Amino acid sequence: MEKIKYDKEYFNVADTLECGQVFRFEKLEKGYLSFSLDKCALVFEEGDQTIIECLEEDAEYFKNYFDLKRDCSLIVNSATSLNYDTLKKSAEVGKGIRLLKQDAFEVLFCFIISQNNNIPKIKKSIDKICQIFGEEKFFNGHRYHAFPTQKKLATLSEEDFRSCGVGFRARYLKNLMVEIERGLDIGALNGLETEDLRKKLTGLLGVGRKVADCTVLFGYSRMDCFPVDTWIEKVYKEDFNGKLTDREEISKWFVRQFKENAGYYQQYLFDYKRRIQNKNK
DNA sequence: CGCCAGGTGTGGT
DNA sequence: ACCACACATGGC
Repeated sequence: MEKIKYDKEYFNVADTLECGQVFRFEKLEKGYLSFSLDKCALVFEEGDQTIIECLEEDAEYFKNYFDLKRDCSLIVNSATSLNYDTLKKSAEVGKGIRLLKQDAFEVLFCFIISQNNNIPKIKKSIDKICQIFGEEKFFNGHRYHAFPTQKKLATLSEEDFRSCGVGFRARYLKNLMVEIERGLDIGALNGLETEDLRKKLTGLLGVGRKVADCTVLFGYSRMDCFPVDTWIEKVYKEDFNGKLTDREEISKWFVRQFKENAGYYQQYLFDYKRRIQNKNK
């Protein structure tokens, strides 16, 4: 077993996993189980540190997954130096968020499910898909299920997906797996430039600008990217006094303002806006 | 009951 | 190019 330690000021596990970028984790009494593909890590706080506990063979994987090479203080500081009050506040509140470097296929699959849906329900559907179709695994006394392999998912019917509660999105998932069977390699798209990558993804059924941007950001770690959903649209109008209405234009505007830090700022703002809303009820 | 949720496809002007 | 509406499903 390997223990990776990191100062908790810029690595808050609860904020990192619950900010909406990922759906595969389980809260325990003390800490979280964090899942990616077929791997699992136990992440918890001890003193002033956050500790990742995982198999030795997965240590490098999770160091990369949690983006530990990045100095997030630089990003938080540049956010607070800009003259946008809400960005400042959200970066202060969310400075413990780390953008995960997730598997591109897993992100694409999960964010297809996310459209016109809410986070608790997205999580439930994905959990069910893993429970039924993913390999049973054990880590440190905990039982969990891997994300199903692409090979396994390719054998499923639209009805199989629908039975997991994904609704009309079942058709999109099935279509994705058919394309992959035909030779589409999601991982290999990493060679493309951001704009070409986005174009390739939006060519898929059920993948529009928003889902593509989330995949580009969370799955391919392109930071010059700013997904715009209902919450970000609200932030734009209420906190940035924005006048644009087209989501694509709003996204481009934010990227122009925030450049190579856009991805991180988007997550600060998204999480902050959602927290405020949930506190008010 | 209606409205909303990390939107997108489709078919109308 | 823009617009309205449908699309499953559960929580409130």
